[in-house]
Amino acid sequence: MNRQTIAAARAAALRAELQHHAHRYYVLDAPEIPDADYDRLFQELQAIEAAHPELLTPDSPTQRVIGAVLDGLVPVRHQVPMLSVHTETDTTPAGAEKFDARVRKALGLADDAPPLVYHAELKFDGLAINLRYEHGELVQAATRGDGETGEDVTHTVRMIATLPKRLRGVTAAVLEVRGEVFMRRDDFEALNERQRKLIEAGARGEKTFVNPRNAAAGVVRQLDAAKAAKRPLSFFAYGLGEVLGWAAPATQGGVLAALGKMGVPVSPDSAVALGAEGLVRYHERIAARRDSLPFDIDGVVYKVDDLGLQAALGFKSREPRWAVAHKYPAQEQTTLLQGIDVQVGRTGKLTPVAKLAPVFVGGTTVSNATLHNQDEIDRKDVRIGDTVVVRRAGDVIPEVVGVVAARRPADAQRFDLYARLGGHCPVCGSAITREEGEVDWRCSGGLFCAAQRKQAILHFAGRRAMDVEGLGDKLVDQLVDAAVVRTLPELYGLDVAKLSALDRMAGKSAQNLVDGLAKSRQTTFARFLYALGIRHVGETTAKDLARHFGQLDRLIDASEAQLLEVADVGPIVAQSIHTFFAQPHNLDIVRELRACGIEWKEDDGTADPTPKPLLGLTFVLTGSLPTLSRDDAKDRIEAAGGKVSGSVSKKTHFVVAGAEAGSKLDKARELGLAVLDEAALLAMLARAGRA
DNA sequence: TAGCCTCGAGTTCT
DNA sequence: CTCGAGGCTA
Repeated sequence: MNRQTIAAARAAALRAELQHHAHRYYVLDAPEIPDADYDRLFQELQAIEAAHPELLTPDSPTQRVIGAVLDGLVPVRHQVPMLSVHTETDTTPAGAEKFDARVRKALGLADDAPPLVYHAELKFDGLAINLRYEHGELVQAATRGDGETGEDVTHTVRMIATLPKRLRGVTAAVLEVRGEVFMRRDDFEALNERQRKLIEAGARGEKTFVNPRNAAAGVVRQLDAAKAAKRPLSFFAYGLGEVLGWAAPATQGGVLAALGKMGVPVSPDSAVALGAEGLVRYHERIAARRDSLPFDIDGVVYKVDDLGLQAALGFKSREPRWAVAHKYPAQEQTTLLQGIDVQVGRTGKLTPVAKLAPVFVGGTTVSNATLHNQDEIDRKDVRIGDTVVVRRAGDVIPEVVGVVAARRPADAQRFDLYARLGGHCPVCGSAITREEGEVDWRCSGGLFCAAQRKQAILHFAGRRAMDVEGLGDKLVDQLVDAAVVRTLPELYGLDVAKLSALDRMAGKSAQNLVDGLAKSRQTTFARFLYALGIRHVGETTAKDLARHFGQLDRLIDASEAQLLEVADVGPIVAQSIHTFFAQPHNLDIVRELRACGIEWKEDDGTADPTPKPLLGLTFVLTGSLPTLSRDDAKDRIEAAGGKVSGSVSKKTHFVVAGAEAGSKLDKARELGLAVLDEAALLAMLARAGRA
């Protein structure tokens, strides 16, 4: 077969596959593959057609604006066609520079001409809608369809609460507003939750949605307006269609501002950008905030701001020369699940971890993803050999979203954690157990288990615990595997001679560790308590206990009833602490550690109480502060008597926000809380210090 | 007793 | 960051 025949065969296969997926996606709202995969197939076909123009067919998916008209909805012919914007798939800043260069060249601008003014907007992941207002009255809403003809969806779009049925102060004969209907992520989650309950209750014909966009498309095309009313959609305008009897402003920014004044929802995240540099900055700024936005976007859109220049630039085939969509890297990808490993945590918890064929998603290569527990595996019906969808969204940690059912091989293996392990811990061979009503299996080996011992040592040495510098996970692996360290006190028996017997432990790093251990001996009661790793005793509880009892021996001797007197300590935590100190080997470890020279200032009740000016105030930190580290800020607030909490609630008094603050800042604004920057926090601490 | 709030624990990659 | 669960409060 020659190259030409191979290309022809591949192009035909791609067309068939793309048509199938387009039908699933646009008509049935039930895609089988993630968008990124579709895009990849689409681009491959485009590339073949570019290299072999003779293979181009008029019915190729690359030649059409896709969007079939559904039965049951009435077709609407657009007075002004709804065109799509060219997509720049280069996700780097260079994508913005290329667009700027194209525009400048098309306008015949010299290299030293001043930068162009652009309007930069978010590219919402929803569906485009045309709203027709006549004499200020909403008379019709239509989907884009193929760009020439869409579907009449007035009945569902009218249900969008934020959308005005009547424009404020407008009498124009015709004013068509174009924008994107989408669903917020929280609305989407709530909707799917309700759908799941309906399905569980046995409702027929109900289904959950794959993503917010498909949910939005499903709701807009819903024939039953009453049903649509219960499924909250959002809308932001991005432009105009037919206009009769209204003198539109001269710029894109001006048009959107005018629409906003009429009561049409307009995104607050649009901005004027100056030249390629401004576009790049906008792209980066939005990229940093992408995960914390309350809705999905798949990129940003750049438009030449001046409508006169837009007209001068005109169109190239069916796409405007004056606008481009600049995408971000896909947050979802498919990959092969090659196997499932089981990890043992500090508390003995057995966690199944998916071993994935490495895949580039959301900016990094992912090869592991937690599956949490057996319930999760069963719920998602994940099997070894499956092709799975992997996502990095909302946070940094990859997760397996679900299985691509159509690609399951016949020999895909179900995974049962208990059966796979044969009932024994994979590290130490002890029996594994599961408490009544609990989801997690645990290794019963305790500190006999090397995995738990390693984790216990790492926890002990951690920054927030004893803060032993120079002791990382690789070194702990070696120390435990070589049986050099079996218990926590043995750490303090290490010297340069013992360490130099280990691999890659030349004089310098050995000395570092010995120094680190020496330094860690001087600590605080709370740190020591936290370092012991008692179940249910984290950093905060350790501090509460240290403050309440003052001295270790008083804590050791405390009865469960006395422990319950501590704020935030209930029966479960009290029992856990009491049990810990009732075990002779735990008492031995504590005694030996103290014998190694670990010490702290115990509170004998005579010390002067330091002033606590921030007493009773709760702070939440978000983003990165210019000079203080998170820990520094936390320490200083606590030293002044304040509390630092991890999540924003009505009880929060101040949110301290730094660069790239995330969802916590949004939440703070929502609740109308006081937001401080670092300078304001420092000023407050300084005032407090003098008071 | 329900619902809110917080804490603890586990997690990925550079 | 998110989940689950412990503790507190209306």
